[in-house]
Amino acid sequence: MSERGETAAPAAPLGRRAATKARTRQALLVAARRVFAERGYGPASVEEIARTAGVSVGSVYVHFASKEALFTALVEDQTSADVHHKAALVRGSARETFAALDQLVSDVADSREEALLDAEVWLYAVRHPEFAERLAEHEVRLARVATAELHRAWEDLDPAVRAAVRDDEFVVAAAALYHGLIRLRRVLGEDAVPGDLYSRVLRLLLRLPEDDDGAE
Amino acid sequence: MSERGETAAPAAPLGRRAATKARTRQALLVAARRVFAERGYGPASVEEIARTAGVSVGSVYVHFASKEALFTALVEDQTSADVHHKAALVRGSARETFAALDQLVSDVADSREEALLDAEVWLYAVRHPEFAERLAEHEVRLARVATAELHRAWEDLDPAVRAAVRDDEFVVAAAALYHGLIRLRRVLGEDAVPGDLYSRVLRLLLRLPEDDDGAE
DNA sequence: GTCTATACGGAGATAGAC
DNA sequence: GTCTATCTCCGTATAGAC
Repeated sequence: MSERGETAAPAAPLGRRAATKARTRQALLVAARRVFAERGYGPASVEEIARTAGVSVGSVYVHFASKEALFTALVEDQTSADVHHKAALVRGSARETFAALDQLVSDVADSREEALLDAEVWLYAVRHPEFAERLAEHEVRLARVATAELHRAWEDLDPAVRAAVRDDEFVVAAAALYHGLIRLRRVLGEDAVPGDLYSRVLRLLLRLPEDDDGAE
Repeated sequence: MSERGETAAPAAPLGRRAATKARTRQALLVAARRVFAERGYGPASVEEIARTAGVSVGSVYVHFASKEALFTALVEDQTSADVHHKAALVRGSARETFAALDQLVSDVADSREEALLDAEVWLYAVRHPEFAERLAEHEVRLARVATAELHRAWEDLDPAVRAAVRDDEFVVAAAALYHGLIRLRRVLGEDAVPGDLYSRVLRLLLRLPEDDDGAE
């Protein structure tokens, strides 16, 4: 997570200096997120990131060895936060989970920054195999959480479902649908890709009854 | 399709000059495809495209007004070919269609160039609204073909399916799944995203029987 | 129409003052 | 640690010869 080990140390007595440094680093990560998303990894300039963060170019290179290191550090931050965030979504009841997933699709698709950065990260991964492994690990981690959660209800599902796909395959399909809906919603708009389509398709796939909302 | 109207004229008497020009143009489009996919739109250099096509930088600007014009011309070519190609896939029997779709997912995902360019086009569209409209039109055209094809069997489907999603919504979901599976297959590999997963999930969604392959 | 040479701007990264 | 100034390279696009 940290460029050097020391940054991770919280420490009360270290005080002001370290705090300022940490704040600059954080500001750079936030700015980098904005600029990398908006311009793309290649065209994004370190100068614009520095300007957005309110620091000089020189400062950037004190915190990060290169533009590339800044990008990977940013992704590292994102992914670790992401896994916690998404894991929390599926912990509730089925109804809550589906509602949360619908919300997630809409939120990500409707946020330029999220949607763009997501695609940039994928492209970077495909072009940098060593980085791709880390992204794959992240996807696998997410899939494991989802599979474990799904497994709680797996035995109660319609046998026809279990005959057609394994639980881990279902999770892959659900993840694919998630990414694809976000992609299409950005191009086609919210009318063509309504906010509840994800849950409706998932329910249809799992052969679960519709959610009447009136009940509970 | 053409930079100027004249390029479109086939004409026998025009002969050699026009043919050479057309060949150069075509070579540039092929090279552009390779380079834009591999480097990304921003970092791709006109010099590398020219070198790959075996011509000089100056020649590029005779055929295309700018790097941007080259990119959009390329996409225009791709998309018009794409709609014909995909429309042909769904014209056969259900079994043939599903097999063709599985093949398509595998082919696109396993081709760096296809998968990368696809993502680049999407990113370019999100960053250039006027271009996004054209991409949206393309997606809509594809969706219309698919919806028309689906409609032939729609009335025979399980009522539970028709109650959960409209036909056009199903097409959107199928398209989303298509894009998502390609994306995940490139990161997770063919073991995690098997080549027949697409058809199996589509069949499960439509509540169609599995394909026994032995029958006919 | 194709080439070579070049104008012009902008990028990543570093040096050295404070 | 942060800044300003700069080195150095590479990009798009154009000019002008053939």
